[in-house]
Amino acid sequence: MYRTHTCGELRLSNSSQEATLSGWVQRVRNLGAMTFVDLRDRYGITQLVIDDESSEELKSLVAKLGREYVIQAKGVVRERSSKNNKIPTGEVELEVKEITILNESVIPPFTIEDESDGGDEIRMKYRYLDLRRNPVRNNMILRATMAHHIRNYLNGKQFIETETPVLIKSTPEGARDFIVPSRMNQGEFYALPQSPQVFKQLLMVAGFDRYYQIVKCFRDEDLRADRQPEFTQIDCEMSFVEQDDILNTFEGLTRYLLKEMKNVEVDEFPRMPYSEAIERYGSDKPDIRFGMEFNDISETVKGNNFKVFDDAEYIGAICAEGCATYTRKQLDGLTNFVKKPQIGAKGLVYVKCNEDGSFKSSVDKFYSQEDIKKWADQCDAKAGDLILVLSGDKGHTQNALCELRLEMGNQLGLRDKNVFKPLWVVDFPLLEWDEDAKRFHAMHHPFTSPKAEDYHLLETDPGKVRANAYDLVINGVEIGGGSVRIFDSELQSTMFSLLGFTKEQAEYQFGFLMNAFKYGAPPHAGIAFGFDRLASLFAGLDSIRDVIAFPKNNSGRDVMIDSPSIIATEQLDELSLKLEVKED
RNA sequence: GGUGGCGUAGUUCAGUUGGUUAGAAUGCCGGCCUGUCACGCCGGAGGUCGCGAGUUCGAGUCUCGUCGUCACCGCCA
Repeated sequence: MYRTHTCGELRLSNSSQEATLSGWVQRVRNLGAMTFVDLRDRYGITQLVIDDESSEELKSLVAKLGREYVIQAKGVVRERSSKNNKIPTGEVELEVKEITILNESVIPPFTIEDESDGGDEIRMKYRYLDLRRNPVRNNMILRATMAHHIRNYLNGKQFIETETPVLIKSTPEGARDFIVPSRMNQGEFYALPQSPQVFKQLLMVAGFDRYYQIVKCFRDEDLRADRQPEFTQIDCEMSFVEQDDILNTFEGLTRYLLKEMKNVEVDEFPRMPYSEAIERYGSDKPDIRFGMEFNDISETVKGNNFKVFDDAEYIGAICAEGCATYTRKQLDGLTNFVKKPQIGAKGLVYVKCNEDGSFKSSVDKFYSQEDIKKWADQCDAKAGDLILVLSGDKGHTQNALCELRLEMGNQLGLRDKNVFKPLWVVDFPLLEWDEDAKRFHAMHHPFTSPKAEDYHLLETDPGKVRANAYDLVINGVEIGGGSVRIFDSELQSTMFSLLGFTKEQAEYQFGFLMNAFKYGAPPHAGIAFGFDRLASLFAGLDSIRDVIAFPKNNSGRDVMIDSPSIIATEQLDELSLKLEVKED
């Protein structure tokens, strides 16, 4: 028997009991005549003592111990003469009679402690060592606990957890597919699923009624802190439901998770049309932990011979409470922020609302105090506030103002990680114009149903058609999204033609689905949550890498196993593949 | 595909206008130490300054390229 107890288990009540522990050597403190060893496992740390009366054999064994050696220690639990109230086992120690070195360890490249000395790069390379550290392991435990609660909730609502294939068919819409060559079908390829979309709809045709799956999805696109090439979705679909049924069910799940995981209770989630989210926050995933909403002051500010504003399609202002005291340096900082190429504003106009009721702006040459008073009134600005104004074409300016608003939220500490403000963004556009391809593509996916009241626009003004599509947004993070599906093969054909598919292409790509719809498809709708994003949000982290046991880096590489890698010529031959690696 | 940050001891970092022998902390090794728990004290080892070119009397420092890594833009139905 390797152990009778874990390293987090022994207490004063175990005093004078014999115990055997196994674990990793965290640290050895040699005081000369006596030596303390901190023994660590997943559950905690227990102090071992080897004192002067111990056998020479034991003492020489202890002298050999190094960090991360795996050992087994047998002895008797006793009360410490000087206690450590920082750890749960701090009142006792194990008086060691016998030690067995189960495995030696070379010196680890960084310290295995809560506050490690190692940087990201080296910890990723030795991820198995990093995972020994409490903060990292706790993130994995949080993830596992979350999965448990999700299953618990959905199982309780009669959802059937169903696995769907990982080797599927490549489709032209959406992200790039990861491709897998087929040996048995030479010259043909599988694709890894970007999501189990069509399968879950087929499960609805199959009458499963309620399906879910916590499932890996794959997208071959460039990565970010919140994007990995393989990621996990909570994927769901329901039959005989309308949009509200989905929203209510998954608002329930989200609320249940917030309660179980964070002990947070939140109000009913607001439901905001997409167009309103853009007008008020310049984003389809607004962070509503704080206000600072947009004010369209275009009509108020035009006509004063200030060319920048007079020529602008849109002039938007936000009001930063209490920031009238911002220094020249801080304002220059904000100007530089919005002028960064990624944000792309030409400049920034500010108005300081002074305590004495006067205004100081960067455009005083063009506007009187009375003019600016109107801006302030429109922005609900009080004395002491700072109004920030961006102008230009509507889309870019809203986007830049959104970034500025978030930056101000950060600077003012308004984005507290312990506050959770979810909302539903609804009524997304059905289609999005693709300037490069000169055609529409589906904003959500090609199976999303248009709103019935917008059907008449399908032929005349497709860009204006709204969809029965919705996103769950928490704290400015897109947690998930879904839609009410098309379940009529006629309407589905119309959609495909709007998206520029010929009948033949549609048949080749999605014939199986349209065929299935001929056999009595029920009305259905679904949603998918980004499991990694939700976990990182609950863990208070900015990167989903921290809630993935073995993540990939920015370039899609696993630096631990060093993948991807080249393969043997024999393997290529077997697949009838020939490489032609592009130069430059 | 693009923009920017970073790359110096095992690790995390400092390194002045470009100027002698590149430092600190921590880790590691050795010695001392009977109540430590970030033990303490004394001593020691440890460097292709990512790589390659260039400028210069002289480059860790400046320039260009390249590789790695991170963040972002494009991209991600």
